[in-house]
Amino acid sequence: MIADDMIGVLKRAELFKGFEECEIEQVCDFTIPVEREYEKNQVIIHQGEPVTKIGIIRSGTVISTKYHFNGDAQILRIYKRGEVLSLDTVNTTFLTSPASLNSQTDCSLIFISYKKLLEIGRVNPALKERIMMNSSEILSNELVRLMYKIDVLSKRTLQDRVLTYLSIIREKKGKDTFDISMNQEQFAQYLCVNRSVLSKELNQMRKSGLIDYNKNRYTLYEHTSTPK
Amino acid sequence: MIADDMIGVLKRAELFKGFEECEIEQVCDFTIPVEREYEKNQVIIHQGEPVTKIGIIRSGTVISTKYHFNGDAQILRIYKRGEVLSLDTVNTTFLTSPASLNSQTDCSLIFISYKKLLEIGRVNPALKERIMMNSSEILSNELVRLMYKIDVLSKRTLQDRVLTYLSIIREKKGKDTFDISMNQEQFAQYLCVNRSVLSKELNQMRKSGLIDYNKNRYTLYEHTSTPK
DNA sequence: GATGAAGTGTTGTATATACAACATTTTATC
DNA sequence: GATAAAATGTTGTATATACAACACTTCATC
Repeated sequence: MIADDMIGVLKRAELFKGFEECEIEQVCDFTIPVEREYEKNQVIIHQGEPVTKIGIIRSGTVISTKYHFNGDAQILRIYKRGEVLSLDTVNTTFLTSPASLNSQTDCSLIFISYKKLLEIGRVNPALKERIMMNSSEILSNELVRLMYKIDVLSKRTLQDRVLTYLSIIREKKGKDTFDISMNQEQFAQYLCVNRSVLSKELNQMRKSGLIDYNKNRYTLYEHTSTPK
Repeated sequence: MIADDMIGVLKRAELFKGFEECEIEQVCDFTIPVEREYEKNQVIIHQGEPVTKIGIIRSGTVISTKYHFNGDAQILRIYKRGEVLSLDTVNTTFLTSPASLNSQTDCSLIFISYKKLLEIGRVNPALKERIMMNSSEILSNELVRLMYKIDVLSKRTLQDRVLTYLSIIREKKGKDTFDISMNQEQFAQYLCVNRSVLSKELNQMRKSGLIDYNKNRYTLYEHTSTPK
């Protein structure tokens, strides 16, 4: 028994882009997705945990964090509604999550066995093909995202890291003022620097007129990100 | 007219993993791959250049470098025989190469139009499906690779970066002594640090017995990389 | 609106890295 | 095996970051 509303949610998910309702229904009937609710700040998947299901975000946001043996933590990215969790993991040969997934807000997730999902090819090969195409696109975009992150981390000064990151987000949002959905501590983790140093640097950059910010809202003045 | 030898090369390529010779032939007949030779240190694809074909390495090695507007360069990875170039790029919506690809040695590449390759589904849907599956696996492994790189770059001290990198390679190679196929200058670029600082650090690490090295061959003593 | 908790700003010291400039070693080529 | 070119090692100075410790501000909750 699949809730009607689940069909609607999945229809809007990137993995099922271009799917008709009846096709989503077919997928649901075949894979029997499971829904699960999480409160804020709960662990959804532990780093290193074996993963067999993909997760689709129905509501809320999920934060992906990688912990290091020295105790440091590093924020990889923040997933939003409609996005797919663990798609990279289930495609690798290791099948263990390289990072922890935590609920950043209360959230509701839909889990689907990836193995089962692919078996839909037996019933309807065309559906499987389209899922694979969407999947490739998602993975490729994920690759681009990671390359952006590497772009940020490859900068040798903190100011360069901040400017690179902000200009990437500005480009994505299409506005000079935007919300980065991280507080300063998380921002520091994302940039892989000490929090207090980031605080100082941000203030300096504000004083010198490069940026402005208030809580999680930033404004970037001028500065072009992309090379070439 | 497809050279027999090309079939053999493609059969061993990761994108066509599990394909029979006759299936490769079918792919070749349909897509008409083009072969091209490069001398050492030639540009294969410029950063920012639109890309429509994937490349498969028949022989030689290709180095992927990202150039920044400030003049810095960063080595992303080194591709070897049988690996696929630009698979990530052709799957994104931008279709422009995020990095430059240069021949590190004399090399020979086989180019295939990605659009054409996918159209093989019209003729033989099963082939397309298997290509898509292999493609997803390659992209996912690429994601893991980039995460490793982020792991390295997220370290705050150079020694940690070096140890993290070396232990990843050691794990991959399964030996304590291995060739990293980069000289010191390239290694510094990969780690995103100043070359002379790397030289000093490597010497120090050798003196303190953490590592040993000679040219591009490194030995890593002890040290575990993975957390958890 | 008091209270505590979370987030942000500030300071100081120790350490690490960038960068430039040059010395030395290794490698390739004739 | 002489020569130039490439790669690696070394030094010194300026600057940036890490880390700890604490002050201040904002926010949520009662």
